[in-house]
Amino acid sequence: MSRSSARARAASKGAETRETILAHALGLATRIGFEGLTIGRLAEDLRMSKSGLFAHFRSKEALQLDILRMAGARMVETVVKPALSVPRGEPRVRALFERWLAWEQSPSLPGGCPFMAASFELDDRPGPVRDFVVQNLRDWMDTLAGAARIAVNEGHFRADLDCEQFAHDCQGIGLAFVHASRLMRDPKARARAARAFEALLDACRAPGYAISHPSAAAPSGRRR
Amino acid sequence: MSRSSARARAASKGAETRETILAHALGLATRIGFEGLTIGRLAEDLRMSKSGLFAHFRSKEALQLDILRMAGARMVETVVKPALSVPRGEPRVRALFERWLAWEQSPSLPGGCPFMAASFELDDRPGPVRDFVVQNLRDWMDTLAGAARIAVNEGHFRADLDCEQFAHDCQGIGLAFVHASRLMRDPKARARAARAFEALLDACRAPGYAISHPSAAAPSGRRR
DNA sequence: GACAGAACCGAACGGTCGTACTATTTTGAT
DNA sequence: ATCAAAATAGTACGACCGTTCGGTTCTGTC
Repeated sequence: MSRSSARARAASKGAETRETILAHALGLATRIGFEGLTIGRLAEDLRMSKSGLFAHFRSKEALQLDILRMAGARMVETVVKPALSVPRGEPRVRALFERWLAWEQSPSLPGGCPFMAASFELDDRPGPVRDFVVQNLRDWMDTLAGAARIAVNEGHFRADLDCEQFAHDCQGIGLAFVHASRLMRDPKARARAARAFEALLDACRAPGYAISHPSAAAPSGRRR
Repeated sequence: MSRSSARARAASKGAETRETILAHALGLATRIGFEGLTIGRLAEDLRMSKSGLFAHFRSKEALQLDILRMAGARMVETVVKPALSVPRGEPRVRALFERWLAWEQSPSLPGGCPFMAASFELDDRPGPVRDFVVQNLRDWMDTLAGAARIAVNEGHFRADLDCEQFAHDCQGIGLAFVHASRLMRDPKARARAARAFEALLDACRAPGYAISHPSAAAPSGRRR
């Protein structure tokens, strides 16, 4: 009885600050990196003591894993799940891509998609953190490939399309977008990503399938 | 006279070990990152004292900049310059891409292209190191765009091609390659990059220009 | 309102970092 | 062989890191 009521009401203080910590840590980690993230800094930001904060996680690695777990859950919630309510086929593929772009630019992620940041930071550092990132990215690529597969079955995409290659190419567009916008600070980054994605779709589309989506900002001829 | 002869012979010990340090530091930095790179570790690897090594550079930031300067020079030497002796137009564009792939996988760069690694590590840390990386990558993109421009003038590529978009898309393919090979350890990473690049070229080629390059490992139909 | 357990704090630990200083050795022109 | 300059070593510093531990404060149940 006592246990259940304690569990029923929202997380009983402890897990509540835990959430607060993780939310702030997520934003911080995307900016200064997962290794660069420091418990002292985190505690200072949240006006807690280092030891008090540390007690919630028993190690820094556990903290990093928890941050990534939260990030993964949020990504599913804000990118994948909403896209599933969009009509099957090309529209859903398009929704996945566009929602990922929005996720990457979300204000709650000042450093962008945590998995993008982590993938280059951890690619040479084995361990459970790296493993988790890999698993999550694999899931994401599988989601993309699966959506493409559906688009094939719906007749939107070519029957001989290599769906995993499609997912790979999407990832490349996403990486190039992060590169252009965050490092190069290119104001055209978003337009570049959109153009690249449209070109990719053009190359994937089945011959008979005409486009009917309402986006198309500039139907005028190609730039330059 | 004394000065000139000292300058004439190969770097007089001091600058010699400096080169040794930088060469090792470059390999190390690509693996463990530019922030993760530590002077103590570097000195230990080279069996020097921390202070003796440190004296060559007056700060860690100067060391990082020197490493990147060396990397930039090497990249020009092994990627850009050789490609300039390849016939203008599509062949040269192709040479640039293929030589970049080889550079990224070079044994002397166990962590891959330093600029790729640095770009995600430093994208949120302002300062001269970041500036240098940005400048170098901008030069690289300009090189790619310039080669594409030439290909347009040679009639290999479409006249209305957006050459900067082409450079952007190339960068995306490169980033996806690093992502797939280093993080995901995908054995098909290289094939994926090659396929993506061929698809990009197909989309850029002028209508009248037929392909005559001798690569084409598998002219059989598309996979899957 | 007493009481157990959870949450939090403060101080300290061993360790590593970049850097500064002062010796000592090594180099290379004379 | 001499000797100034250059290269390297030794030692120490202050700062910060993740982590531990014992004590204090807060929460929630009976």
